[in-house]
Parts: sequence; structure tokens; C-alpha cells
Amino acid sequence: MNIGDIAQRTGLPAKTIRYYEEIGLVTPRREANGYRVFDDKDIHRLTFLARARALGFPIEDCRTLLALYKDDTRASADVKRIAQDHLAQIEDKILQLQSMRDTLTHLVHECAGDNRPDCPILKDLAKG
Amino acid sequence: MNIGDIAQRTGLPAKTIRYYEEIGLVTPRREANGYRVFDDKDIHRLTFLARARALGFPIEDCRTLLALYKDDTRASADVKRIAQDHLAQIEDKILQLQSMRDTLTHLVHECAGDNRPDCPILKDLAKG
DNA sequence: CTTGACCTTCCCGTGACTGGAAGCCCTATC
DNA sequence: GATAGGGCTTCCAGTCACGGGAAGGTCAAG
Repeated sequence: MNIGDIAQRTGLPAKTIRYYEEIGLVTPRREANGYRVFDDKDIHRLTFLARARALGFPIEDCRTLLALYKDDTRASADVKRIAQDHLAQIEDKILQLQSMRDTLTHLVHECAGDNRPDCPILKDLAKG
Repeated sequence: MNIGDIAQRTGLPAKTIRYYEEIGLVTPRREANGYRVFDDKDIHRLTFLARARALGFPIEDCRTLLALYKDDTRASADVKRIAQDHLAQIEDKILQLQSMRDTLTHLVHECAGDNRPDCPILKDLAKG
């Protein structure tokens, strides 16, 4: 399986897969011509990565999660801690964004959005 | 007013203020010794920037908003459009994050978090 | 034999800073 | 007058997770 096929099967862009190799997340073997060849294990790792990334885990978390996955003697507590920390970050970000959204919604509502220069949005930004 | 005082008054790190100068968002004059000197207009612009950035507007939006603010002949519609587009992006991101949060919350709930290796989180990531 | 679709590496750019090094400037103190 | 400190300057590198694009090798089909 060449990188193009793998990209299709995992949904990851070829560029991303090459990047993952560069930082040591996958290590496909090479054919004589230099092409990467991916076996089932590589595909599995990449699928795992795609899913973990889709859940927003940073790359280094993904690396750790992969290591834990491979380790039969892991404690699920270690996995859970990573997930909980990440979850906390996400919840934090949601709160920040909601606060921005609320302010912006209010301001946009107040603004006439016509040809006149009078604008509560700018007024608010200017007053600090 | 030197950069340190301005940093305190605006809440922006000195590094950030220098960066804003570098990309042309402020243009403080210089003293003979090379130190930046900020006048009231600079302070006002920086306060505006701090507030716009706090609402999540990207730098280039901030640049445009500053230009609109200075332009007495602006149409509030132009400001409103920028704010609405930005708001839409934020709402998008909130939805993405909420989806991640929901999945993660579920997985974390399912995971015992003990010494045993059995872990629904890893199971979910692995199955893709 | 050529075309076109693959694949390779390499390097730069993204956004908005942040950290750190090397060095100048100013004031206060001994 | 030397020195210590704090603040200021510039410049360079790093962040995070890729994406774009150039220059060139490879392979299957016609």
C-alpha cells in the first residue's frame, strides 16, 4: 500500500502522513524505489491517530496514547487522566468562546448595519 | 510613556506591543536613545487592539476595524459584516468543541480509571 | 517514447506571539 | 567614579500541526 491509498483509507492527507513519519509516529518500510509501504499495523496506527486528532488530542498526547495502547500492562487510570485533562482544556475553551459569542451577538444585534457611520461595535471596542 | 508603562496600562505584554509595531498596527515615535515613546493616540489604538483581540478578532480584522474606526465616512454595515463573519467562525468552533466534549465526556465516564489495562477510551480510538 | 499520475525530498509560510541572548541606557548607591 | 539593577533595544529561534509548491525520480498505459 502506497501513501495515496493510505491517505484515502485513513482520511489523512498524504502530507500529514509524511509528517507523522517525520516525528516518529509511524515508521513504514520503504521499497527499493524509495516509496513508503504501509502494512496493516501502520494503517491501524494512522487510523488511531486520525481518530485521536479528531477528538482534539494534541500530537504528544497521541504519542502517549499510542504507547499506552501498545502496553498491555497499562493502567486505565493513565489513559483516563490524559482524556480528562484534555476534556478540561476543551471545556475551558468552550467557555471562552461562548463569552466572546455572547458579547459579539449582543454587539451585532445593536449595529444597524447600514450606510451610516454610527456603529456600536466600534464604540465598544474604542471605549475598552 | 515607555513600553513598560504602556504594557501595564493596556494589559498587553511589551513583546506583543513591539510585535504590533513591527506589523504596522502602531507607530510610536522614538526618543534620541532609541526608546519607544507612546502618546495618547497610541495608547488608544493599543486599547482598541487589546479589546478586539480579546473578542477573538484575528489581527487582520483588527487592522481593518482600526481603519474603519478612523474613517468617519465608514458604513456600519462594513463593521457589522466583519463581526458577523467572525461570530459565525466562533459558533462553528463552539460546535466542533462541543462535539468533542460530548464524545470525551462519554468515554471518560465509561473508563474505570483504575490499575487494570481495560480501557474503553483506547478501545474507541482503536476501532476508529 | 511520451504522457500523466504517482511518489520523493526540501524549504518556506501559517498566526500571533513567546523565550532568550547580547548589548545599550539610566539611575542609585557605595 | 565604579558598579549593580532594572529597563530598553534588536535579532533569532521556537511554538503547533501541518499546507503549498518546486524540482525531480518512478511507473503503467497507450
